[in-house]
Amino acid sequence: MSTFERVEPRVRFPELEARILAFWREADVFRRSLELRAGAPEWVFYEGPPTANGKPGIHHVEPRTFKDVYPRFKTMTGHLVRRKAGWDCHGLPVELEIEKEIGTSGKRDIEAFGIAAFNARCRESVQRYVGDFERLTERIGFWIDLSEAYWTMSTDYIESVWWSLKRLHQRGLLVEADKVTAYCPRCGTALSDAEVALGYRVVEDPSVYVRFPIVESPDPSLVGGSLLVWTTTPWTLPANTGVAVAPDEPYVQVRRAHEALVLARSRLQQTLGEGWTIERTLPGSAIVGTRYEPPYANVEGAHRVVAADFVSMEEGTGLVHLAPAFGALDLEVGRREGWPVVKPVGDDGAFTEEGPPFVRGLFVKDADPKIVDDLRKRGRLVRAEAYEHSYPFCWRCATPLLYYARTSWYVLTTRIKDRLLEVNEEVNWYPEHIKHGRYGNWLENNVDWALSRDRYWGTPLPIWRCPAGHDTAVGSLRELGELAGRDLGDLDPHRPAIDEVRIRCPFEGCGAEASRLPPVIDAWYDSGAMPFAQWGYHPELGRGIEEFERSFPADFISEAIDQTRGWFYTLMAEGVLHFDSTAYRNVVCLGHIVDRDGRKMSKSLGNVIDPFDVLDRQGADALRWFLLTSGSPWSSRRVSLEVFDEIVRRFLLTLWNVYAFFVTYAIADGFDPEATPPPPLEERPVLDRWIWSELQLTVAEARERLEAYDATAAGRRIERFVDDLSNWYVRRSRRRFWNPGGEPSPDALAAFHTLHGCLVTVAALLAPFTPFIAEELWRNLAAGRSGHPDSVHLADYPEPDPAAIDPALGTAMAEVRRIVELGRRVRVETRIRTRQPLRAAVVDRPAGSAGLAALVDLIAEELNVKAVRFADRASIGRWRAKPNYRALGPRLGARVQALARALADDDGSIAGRLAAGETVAVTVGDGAVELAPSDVELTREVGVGWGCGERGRPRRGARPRDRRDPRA
RNA sequence: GGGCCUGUAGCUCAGCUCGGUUAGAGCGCUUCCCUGAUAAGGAAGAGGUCGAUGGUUCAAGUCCAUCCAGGCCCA
Repeated sequence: MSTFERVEPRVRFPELEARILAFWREADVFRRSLELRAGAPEWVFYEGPPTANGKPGIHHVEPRTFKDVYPRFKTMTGHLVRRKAGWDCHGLPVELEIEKEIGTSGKRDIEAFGIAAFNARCRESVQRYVGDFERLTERIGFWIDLSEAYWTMSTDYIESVWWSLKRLHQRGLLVEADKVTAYCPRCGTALSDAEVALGYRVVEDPSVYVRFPIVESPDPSLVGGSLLVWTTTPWTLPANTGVAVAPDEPYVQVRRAHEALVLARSRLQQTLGEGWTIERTLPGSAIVGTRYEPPYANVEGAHRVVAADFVSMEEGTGLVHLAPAFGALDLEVGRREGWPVVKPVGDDGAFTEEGPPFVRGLFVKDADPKIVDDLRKRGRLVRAEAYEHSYPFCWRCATPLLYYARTSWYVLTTRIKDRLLEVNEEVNWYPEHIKHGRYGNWLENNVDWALSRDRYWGTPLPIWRCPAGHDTAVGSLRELGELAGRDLGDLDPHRPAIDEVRIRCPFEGCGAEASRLPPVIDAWYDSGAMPFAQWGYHPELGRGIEEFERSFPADFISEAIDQTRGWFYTLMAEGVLHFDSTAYRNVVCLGHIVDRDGRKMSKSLGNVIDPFDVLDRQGADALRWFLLTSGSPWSSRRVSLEVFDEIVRRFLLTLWNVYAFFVTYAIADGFDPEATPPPPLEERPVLDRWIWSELQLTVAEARERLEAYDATAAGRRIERFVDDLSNWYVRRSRRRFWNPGGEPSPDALAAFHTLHGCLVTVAALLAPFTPFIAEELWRNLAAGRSGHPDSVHLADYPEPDPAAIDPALGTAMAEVRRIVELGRRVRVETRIRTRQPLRAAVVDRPAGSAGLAALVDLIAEELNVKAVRFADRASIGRWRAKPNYRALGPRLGARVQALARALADDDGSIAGRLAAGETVAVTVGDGAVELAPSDVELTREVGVGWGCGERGRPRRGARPRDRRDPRA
């Protein structure tokens, strides 16, 4: 009966991981890891809900790995870390997926299909994709409670969101306003700024210069001429109500033949070119008040020139066409001037009856050429050309967006901007520059949050309006039932059921029938509400209060960098709006995973790596280890399937080999860690004390780096330890494990205990990073022994033993390894194989320095020499000195270069005296410099008759070898 | 157009906070060694205008400025 299970030297990690997953399931380890910490201080983690739309890609594994490593670490250091999964269910992406499925295009089609049927499909789609995400989550070993996940489409969640919206409405922070927003005529909805930003493309649009004939002016000499107006959206000309000028810029009236035009002086050359005479120059303010004949007659009382501060002198003519329906600035000016909003375009983006007859029914962009033709025919066109610029398109359906005055609901986040900035100061960002860089800038430029969406699959805006215009915000189904006079407890709060609920307007003395306003809300609001809504938090219903208060704000969140404008913002905004607090204290902000050419992974490029390909081939540990330790987590990282092979070979197999080596010989020698007590550390051989000291340093650094949210540095330190363990400790100790048959000797016992202890500690160190292989090692080496729990994930994270740290030994061993490396090189260079024993190796170091004496056996064994001698310095070669720039630079300034030349010319006499510890005066230029030994770095040149390896700064130590009598 | 990040060997990346004169690692490639961890291990070699230019400095991969390229975010 063996103490340890035999270990297959050939390991298939995906199969191993399947076994571990089964163990975790059967032994219920995740739940027990929480129970173990019941009553411990909580460390709060929030899961940013993935949008359950589309299959998960490898870029979903990255945040999920970081969301796993820190909670696991914190659990192992004695915290209770509850982990509630979540799914983002609503939103346009889900709708578009269904539109594709059922072959609809646009809102009319959806309504014909039926909102009830459409939303049912959306719900099914979400559930289907959540299944894929759950499978991935489990497979990568991301421990999170999937059974208790919050779904943003659940009734409790929606009611919680309603509660928050009702409060905003009561506080006057949720308002309806006419604003110009980017609007997709195909999807039939306004887009958020973030969505708009997704779809900029460089396109060619017409650039037209149009005459606006002047009919009346404060300066009568202008009458008879025309304003020269520039636009790249001819289709907006039918909505023109005014022209803006820069009041302080000089404008000119120019003439050629019978034509007189007015434009900015600085734009003349580029727009009209040669052949025009300047008749007069006047400031923009002198043109203000001028009336003109609009390109298309529409309303009375407008069509004037006004002053504005946004008129550019970089392009155009300095005379800006204003169409309040189609531009934010235009609308602002129009309001100020009292102009009506001319809106000749319908929600579908086509001209209505209010447009000129020849474009009615045409999509606006298709109307451009017709309008240009019409202007030309009517003699209004001065010039038309193609103009290349970037223009936003719908990020989902590629329809050109229109800027469009529409009624929308807004959360007045500009009112809390200062508080957001304050609260941001309390947050630790990793990397730090995001705080005042990308994220801070975003907060500085805060605009009100356009919350409503004229769509179907989303949290319905809970506002009911009666014919008298009274708006009532409703906070729950119970409240809605009371207002409607019937029990609505079982109602699905989604459209269309909710649309059918009519209430009696509760306004004083009104009582008219009120119906819900049609919009749903931005899905980003849903996810930003998760700190409270995940618990169905609802003070009025007495629900989720304790859970929320216990877990707000979060200690830790982590997502990719694109969330600065997404979840990082909505989470914080809602934290401040509802609770006047940040929603999180530490954020790990990750870079993107890109393909081998540095391109973003996207379905359309076909460069997406399916995470299951990696998981089936190299396994979850390899994938996780790559994400955690390779490159910098905050910069984008290139991946290909091959990079994971390297992880397996370089790290996982190295560790596995050590593990398999240990188990093989432990079984062969009958080693049982419990049967024989470990020898006291001070009685173990120096190599054991060295690796044990390194282990303590590794433990200390891993803990420190993980506390600082730097899993990358922690992981790299562990990897270096494993390399030391494999390629130096085991390499040098191998023979100590060979005791076939007999009882292990005391030396073998020390080796077995040391290696066993290292492997058990490494398993615990690695548990948060590579939970599968860590568990495998633990299960075989530690579980059930010495009171260890049956899973590494129920263990405490290792603590360093400061008493075992021996810095001098570490330095000496590093020196020994360098000496050995040099010795091996000498053997190669002199072509004397290592299997050929030699009489001596001579090391050019003072004997006994840095504790080397204790380690000479290692050198001798490794190099296969009978003795290691330390050199009689004078006997070998001569000394050379180089300036120690760090010391001499500040003292000598430019003369340091002359000194360097002097030392280069030295025949060894100066350097020799310095090496002997003397202070030497060296002539440099016109003066002398006193050099102390510490002012130079000394190296050796070695004479003939020696095989020699040399290592330069900062550690001298030329290492010559005697080759005069090679045969021993 | 603006903000932030990135640019170091064929590939993936350290080093840049705090400047020090021969810029490192792993992988890949070539040659060789080892053969009781062997789908391992060791040594050597080739391979770099540290994105470009200018500046500060005795000294710049590192600091400053400008520019170029890529990414993300915002217009």
